[in-house]
Amino acid sequence: MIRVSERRITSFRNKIYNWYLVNGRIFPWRTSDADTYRLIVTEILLQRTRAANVAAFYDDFFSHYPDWYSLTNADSEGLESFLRPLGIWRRRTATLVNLANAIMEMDGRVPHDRVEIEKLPGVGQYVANAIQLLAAGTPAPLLDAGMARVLERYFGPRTLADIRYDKYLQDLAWRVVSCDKAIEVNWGILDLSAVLCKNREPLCSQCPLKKGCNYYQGNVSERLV
DNA sequence: ATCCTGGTAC
DNA sequence: GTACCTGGAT
Repeated sequence: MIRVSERRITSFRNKIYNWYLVNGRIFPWRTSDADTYRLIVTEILLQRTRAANVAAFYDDFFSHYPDWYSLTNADSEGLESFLRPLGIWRRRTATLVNLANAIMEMDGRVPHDRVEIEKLPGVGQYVANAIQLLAAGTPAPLLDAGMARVLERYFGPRTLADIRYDKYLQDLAWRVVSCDKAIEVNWGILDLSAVLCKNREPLCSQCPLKKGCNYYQGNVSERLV
């Protein structure tokens, strides 16, 4: 397993944070007035889905389905047709209704305990981390494919195929975001992954992290050979 | 470790 | 037609 020094983590985090302050994307769910309901539902809408597509959809969705109760009462076909433009609409409909039922059975309160949160239907490691970060305000990584790509390019590749079980990547992500600007650092990494550190044709020349980046340095040396 | 699920960008 | 997008369930 690759060892990463604390100095390198701090340098990476600071560059991400400074880049985010200027270049961070604006999304409706990043405003502070979003309640826990919107926060959790938004994370489910974002699964395997581009953020820009969810943004175009956001206001309309929450005006039709403003709270957990409205989802438990929702007409299933109506909800499905509503979610169809986003993709994965059958699965997402079932997940939202099951989750709403589970939370309404708990008097509409989302559990406080991390283990209990992850037992909720449709809530896995990623959404549980999002709740911990955005609802509870405790640092946790939004470690999706995008963050994994940024971390791996900068620090070095993981060994396991599945992000969620790769200890190196998990440890790295937790170390990077464990600071008093955890939300901004998380969003900064996700934004960088979508805007510059794209899967295909990354825009390394514009990247504030290229100086310390394994991927960029590797490409530079290849060109020189 | 593998399956599922669908719109979108390329 | 392929790979990707703020993964969860088994």
